[in-house]
Amino acid sequence: MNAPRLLLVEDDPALAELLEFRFKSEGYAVTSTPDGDEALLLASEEVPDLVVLDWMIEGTSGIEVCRRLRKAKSTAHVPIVMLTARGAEDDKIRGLETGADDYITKPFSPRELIARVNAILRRIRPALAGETILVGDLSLDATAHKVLRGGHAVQLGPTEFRLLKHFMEHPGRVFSRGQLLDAVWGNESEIELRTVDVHIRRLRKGIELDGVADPVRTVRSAGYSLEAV
Amino acid sequence: MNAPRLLLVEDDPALAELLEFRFKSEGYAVTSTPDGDEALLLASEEVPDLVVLDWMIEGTSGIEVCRRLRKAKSTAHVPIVMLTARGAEDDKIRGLETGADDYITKPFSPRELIARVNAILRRIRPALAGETILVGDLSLDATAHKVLRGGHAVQLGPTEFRLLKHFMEHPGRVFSRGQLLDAVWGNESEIELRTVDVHIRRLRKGIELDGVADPVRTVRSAGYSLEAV
DNA sequence: GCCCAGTGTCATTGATCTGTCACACAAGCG
DNA sequence: CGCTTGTGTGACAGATCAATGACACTGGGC
Repeated sequence: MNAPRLLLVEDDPALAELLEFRFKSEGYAVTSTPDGDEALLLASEEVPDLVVLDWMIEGTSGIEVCRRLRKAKSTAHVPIVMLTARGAEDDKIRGLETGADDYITKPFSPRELIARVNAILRRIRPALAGETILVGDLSLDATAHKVLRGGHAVQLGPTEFRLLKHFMEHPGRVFSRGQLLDAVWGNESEIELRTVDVHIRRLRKGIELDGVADPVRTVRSAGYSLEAV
Repeated sequence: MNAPRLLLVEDDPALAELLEFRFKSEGYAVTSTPDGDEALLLASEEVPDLVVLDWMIEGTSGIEVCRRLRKAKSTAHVPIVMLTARGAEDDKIRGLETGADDYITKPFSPRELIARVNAILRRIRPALAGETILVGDLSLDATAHKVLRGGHAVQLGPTEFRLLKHFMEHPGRVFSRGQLLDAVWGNESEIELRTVDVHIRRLRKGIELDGVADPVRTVRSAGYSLEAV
């Protein structure tokens, strides 16, 4: 999964550097600029997933940048978090009404900013915020009911989907056939143990990829597990 | 256009009444309760569009209510704004990490709260703010009650319109027939599950376009989703 | 009244999924 | 090796599920 792209517009070099470092540690791909006009340019070149924008910056003012981002079609839906030294209520409201998604007043703690940015991205791109399970080159989105192997969508039947989901929720762990029946089929299922084998095979077939090893491991006389490659 | 439904959980009667009045003036349909347990009950009965939740309330604590709302499937995606008297950073972050979408510390101005709530709803359900939702080559204007596919106006019946609107508000997400009945028909509808199929077909027929793939995806044994192409 | 669009239900059809089996194959062990 | 035990695989029939067309019923507009 790609790291979320964050555009940071902050003209205080010390603060910019600090935030850039913290966000990079959080797994964001950060582009930083102190200048409003350059920010607009950068945003139009490669649309970021989220913009952190200081109110008082060089070049075009923060609120103007906000307005223009909203106006341009490609960036109209990019979430914006405004930073400001002012605490005046009117400014907050003006910022939010201009289209900012959140607003935070200096001095603030980087942790709070990061928590807010995470919260917004969780809303906007659920895939970025852990509603997608990642194991090796497999990605499973339970909400959208989609599975990717090495970036390509794969097609699974309902049972194979549940089976893979269960494996991905407990990567590396070995499950006996009985445990799998309980977890995937339901506790009262009176199904032949060997049926599990067949669905394991169907799952393997579904997620196979040329030249890449099969992530489903057979543990003789114990069961199966998904390799946390 | 339905008014956005807001659930207010606040145990200070004076503040609750003030906020209820202000939100109603803004066009919200407000349900208010001072009690955490009752809030959970109300939320499960009729899923609100947004929850405003005080941290310190009677019954179950605010953060616990937040966690339970996130846990329950039907309310997992409802935005939550937390109110609190505490200003401690840890609490803020804990709130945001528990799943709150925004966080505001008392004392706050009602205008700021309203601005924040509006900002969140604008992003979550653009249709509520009278904007146009775009998903793939589909465009839906809730105010004008118009739908375009690839730039051409298409004609939909009332139910198909609501169905499409719901899909476009949550692109890519898979909904079971039961969830669709709740969301599109209303919680108390005693309608045959299979009826959903028929309206899905009518919707597909309405938005079909020569040479372009059908954006409505059938997920066997799970439901339907709109492809977020 | 008559027409019409919209709606919910049903039976039918076609596709997909599922559990089981038989047999081939591999691994461990004396 | 030969035997035992456990696993992979292809085939298949029945079960399950979704798409579809038809139909009856409603309520509004004329």
